[in-house]
Amino acid sequence: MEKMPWIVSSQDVDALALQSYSRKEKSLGVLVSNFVRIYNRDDVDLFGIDEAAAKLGVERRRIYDVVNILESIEVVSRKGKNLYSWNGFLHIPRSLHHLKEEGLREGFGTSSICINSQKVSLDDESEESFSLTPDDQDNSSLSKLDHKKESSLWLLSQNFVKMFLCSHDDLITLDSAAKALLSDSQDPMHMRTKVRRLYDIANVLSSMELIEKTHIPGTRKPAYKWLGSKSLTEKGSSLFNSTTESKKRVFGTEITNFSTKRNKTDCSSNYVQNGYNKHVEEEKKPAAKSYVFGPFSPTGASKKNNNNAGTNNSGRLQDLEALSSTYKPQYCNQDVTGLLGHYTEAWNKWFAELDRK
DNA sequence: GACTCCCGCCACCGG
DNA sequence: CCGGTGGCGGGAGTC
Repeated sequence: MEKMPWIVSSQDVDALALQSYSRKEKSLGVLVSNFVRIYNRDDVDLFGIDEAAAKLGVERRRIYDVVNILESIEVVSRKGKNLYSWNGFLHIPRSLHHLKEEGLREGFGTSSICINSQKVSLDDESEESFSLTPDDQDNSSLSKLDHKKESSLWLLSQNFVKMFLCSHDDLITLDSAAKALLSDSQDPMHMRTKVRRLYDIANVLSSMELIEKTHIPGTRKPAYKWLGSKSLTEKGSSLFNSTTESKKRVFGTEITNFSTKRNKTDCSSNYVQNGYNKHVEEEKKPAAKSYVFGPFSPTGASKKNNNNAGTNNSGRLQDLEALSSTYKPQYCNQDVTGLLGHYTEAWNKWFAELDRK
C-alpha cells in the first residue's frame, strides 16, 4: 500500500536513496545475519520474541520464521512462551550429527534425491529432547496436528538439512527437495508452497553459511551446495579480505522498519516500546550505525547503496553493536575470528567427545 | 516470464 | 475469550 518511494518531493532525493525499497534488505537472510550479530555474544542467553523483533526492527512474525529455522539446528531453543535461549554455534555440530544419523535411519541417504526424484520416506522425526507421545506410532491418519507438524518450518528445515547430510549428491535444487520432502502428492499447489518455504530456509541456512547457492553445472538451474561446518573454518580466510567498506551495509531504513505489532494500522514510527529492556539511550557511536556483514553476508551481501550512512533512527541496536567491539577499523575481522574460533572449538570438542565413546 | 520470497491474514493452540 | 504462534499462499520484486 504505502510503499511507493517515488512519491516524494524533489528534495528528498537524499532520503530517497535510503528508502529505495529493496526487497533483499528485508530478506530472512539479512535478518538472520543481524540476528546473529546481535545475539551471538557471551552475555546473551535468553531472549524474547518481542525484544528480538524490536531490536531487529521487524515484525514478530518474521522472528518466528527465523527462530523456527534456527531451532532446527539448535542455534536457539525454545524455553517457553515468548522465551528462547540463544545457543549460538555451539550446538550446531552436535545437531548436525543427530540430523545425519536420524536422516540415515529414515532413509534420506538413498540415491540421488538431487536432480529429481521422489524418494525419501519421511513421515516424521524423532527429535530427542522432547519426547512426544509414544502412542502415535504409525497411525496413518495424519490428522491436523500431524499435518501441521509435518509442514512446520522446523521439520522442513531439518529434513532439508538431512538431505544434504545423507545424500551423496552435493547439489540439491529446491524443487527436487520439495518433491522429495513432499513424499507424495504432486499437487502443484503444495509444491509451490513447499518451495516457498524452502526458499525461506535456504536463505537462512545460506546466511549461516551452512549451504551456498550455486547452480547445476550445465544449466542455469539454481541449486544449493552443502558447506557444512568445515566451510566456515576454511573459508575463514576469504572473509578476511579487507574491503570492509563493501561489506558494510546500511539498514537505516529497514532496520527500524515500523510497527512491531502485527496490525499494520499504526505505522507510526514510535514503536519505542516495551520489550526492549536495558539501555535504550540513543546512539553515541554514529559509525556503528551500519550493519556489517561479518561472516554472515547474506547471499547478496555486496550492496551498492552504502551511501546513506548515518541518519536518524536505528539507534536501538547500535549500542549493542557498539559494545560488540571497541570499534576498530577491522573489528569485522575480529568478529570473524571470534566466531570461527568459537565454532571450531565447538566442533573439535564435539569430535573429541565422540572419540571418547 | 520465470524465479524469489516478503507480507500479513487468519487458523490454531494453550492458558 | 485472548494473546501467542506460525502455516500458507497472494502477489510484488528480481533476474
